[in-house]
Amino acid sequence: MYRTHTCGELRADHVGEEVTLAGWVQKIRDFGAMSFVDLRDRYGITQLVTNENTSAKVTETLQQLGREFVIQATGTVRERSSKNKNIATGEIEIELSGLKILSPSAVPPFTIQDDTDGGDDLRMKYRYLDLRRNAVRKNLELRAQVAHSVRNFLTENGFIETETPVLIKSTPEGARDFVVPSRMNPGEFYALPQSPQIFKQLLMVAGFDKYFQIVKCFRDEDLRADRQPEFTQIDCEMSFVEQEDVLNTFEKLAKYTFKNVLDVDLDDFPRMPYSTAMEKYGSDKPDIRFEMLLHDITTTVQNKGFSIFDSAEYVGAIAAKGCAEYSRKQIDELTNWVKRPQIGAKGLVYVKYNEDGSFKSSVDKFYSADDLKGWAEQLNANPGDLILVLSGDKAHTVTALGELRLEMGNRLELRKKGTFKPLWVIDFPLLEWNEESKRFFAMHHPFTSPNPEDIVLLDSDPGKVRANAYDLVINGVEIGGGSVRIFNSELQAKMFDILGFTPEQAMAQFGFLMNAFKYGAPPHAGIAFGFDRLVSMFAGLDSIRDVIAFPKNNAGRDVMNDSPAPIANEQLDELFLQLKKLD
RNA sequence: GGUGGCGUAGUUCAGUUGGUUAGAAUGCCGGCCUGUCACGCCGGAGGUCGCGAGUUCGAGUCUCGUCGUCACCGCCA
Repeated sequence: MYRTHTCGELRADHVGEEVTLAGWVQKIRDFGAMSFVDLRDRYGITQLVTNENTSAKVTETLQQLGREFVIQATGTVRERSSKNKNIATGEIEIELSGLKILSPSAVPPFTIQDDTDGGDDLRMKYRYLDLRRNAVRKNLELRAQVAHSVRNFLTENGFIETETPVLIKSTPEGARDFVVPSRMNPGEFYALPQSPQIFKQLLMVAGFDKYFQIVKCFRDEDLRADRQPEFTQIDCEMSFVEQEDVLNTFEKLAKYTFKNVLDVDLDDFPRMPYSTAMEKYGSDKPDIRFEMLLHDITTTVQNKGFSIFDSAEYVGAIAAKGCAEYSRKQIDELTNWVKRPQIGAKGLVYVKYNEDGSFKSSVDKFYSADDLKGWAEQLNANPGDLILVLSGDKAHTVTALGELRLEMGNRLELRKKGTFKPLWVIDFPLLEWNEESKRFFAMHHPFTSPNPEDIVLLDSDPGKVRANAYDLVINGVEIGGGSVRIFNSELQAKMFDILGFTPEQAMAQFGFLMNAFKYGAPPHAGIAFGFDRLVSMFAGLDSIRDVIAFPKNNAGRDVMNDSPAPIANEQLDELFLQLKKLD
């Protein structure tokens, strides 16, 4: 045994005990005749002390110590003469009788402390050092807690945790696949799963009834703060259920986990149709921590001689509480913000509803005070509020206004961390028209079942068909999503047809699933949660990198081990691969 | 594929209109110090201003390119 206790364990009632600790040197405070060493492990920090009574052997070893040396320290627990209330072990210290260097350390490139002096790049390069810091380690401990809680709940509720293969077949729909060449099958490739979708459906055919898995998924797409090329899903599927059953089950899971991990009680999750989310929030993942709803004022504002509004398909507005005082500079700033290419609005119209009840707007030339009062009434705006108006084609303007709403929410500090407002977004469209390739794509995936009421529209107006699909959204973040699946091979074949697959292509890609459906497929439905996003939300962080032990950077590189990297020609030969020159 | 921010000592940063020898804090090294816990005091070392080109009498500073990194748009069923 290297240690009798951890560095976070000893208290006043251990005084007098002979103990041995092991850990990293956090800090040495040398006073000549006496010295203090802060010894750290993941449980805490304990102070070691030497004085004139300490053996020469110990003091000589102590002279050699530096930050981050790994040492083993033996001594007697003693009450401190001056206590430190800031740390849990602050009542005691260890008077050293033995000291051994287990492993020396080079001077670390940044300090291992809560307020580190290391920048992001450096900390990523030395991630194993960054992980020694409380802040980062706590995120991973939280991650483990959430995983444990999810496993508990699902196992208690009869779900079977089942692993599915990682080397699978590439499918053309959806994200780009990571591919893996097969040495034993020259010229052929596996793909890494974007999700275990088909396998979990096959498990339903197999009668597994309730399945889950906390599983790595892989998508070869460009990254963001909340996207990694490999990420973790809580993947679930159930048989003999309808949408309502799935929503209820996983609402319980979410409530259980929030209660268990954060001691937060969540209210029942509201349900919101996709169409409402788009019209009222300008987003399919609305942040309902604050109101500031979008209002369609197209008919109100048209035919008053303002050609920009008159020619627009849609004119929408939000009312920002208490912002009528905004200066010219602040309004200009907002105007520039919405005109950035990322938002893409042409301009911004404002109406100040002043405290005295008067109006000042950028369109006073076209609209009377009565007109503007009408707008304010429609938006339920009060004196002191600032009305912001965007116009243009409906699809773009609604989302731009939704972005503006979030920006104003940020400025007014309405998006408080630690407040959690979940909701289910339901009734997604089944299909999405793609202009480029002139065909429909599945909005969720090709196995999503249409809403039975809309099946008649499949031939006449496929774009109008709603899906039995649902997303769990919390604080404007898409945390999970799923659908009721098609379990009838005829309907599945029809879906492939609408998606532009020939029966031969469908058979080649998904034949094993369609075949499986011939042998008694139960009605089934499922859902998958973005585990990294869920944990980062629990931690109050915006980036999922902080809850992943060894994440990749913006370009999908691991800067610690410098991967991806070229491979030797021998390896390429073995795989029958030849590299193409870059242009 | 695109837009923008950042890149100066080991680290975090400052650096004025383009002008003498590029600074601070912290870390590191040496010395002193018996109650510190952000210990204190004295001294020291440490720089390809990311890289390349251009403008200029003169570039850390301006321009272009490039590399790295971050955020976002496209993309991500």
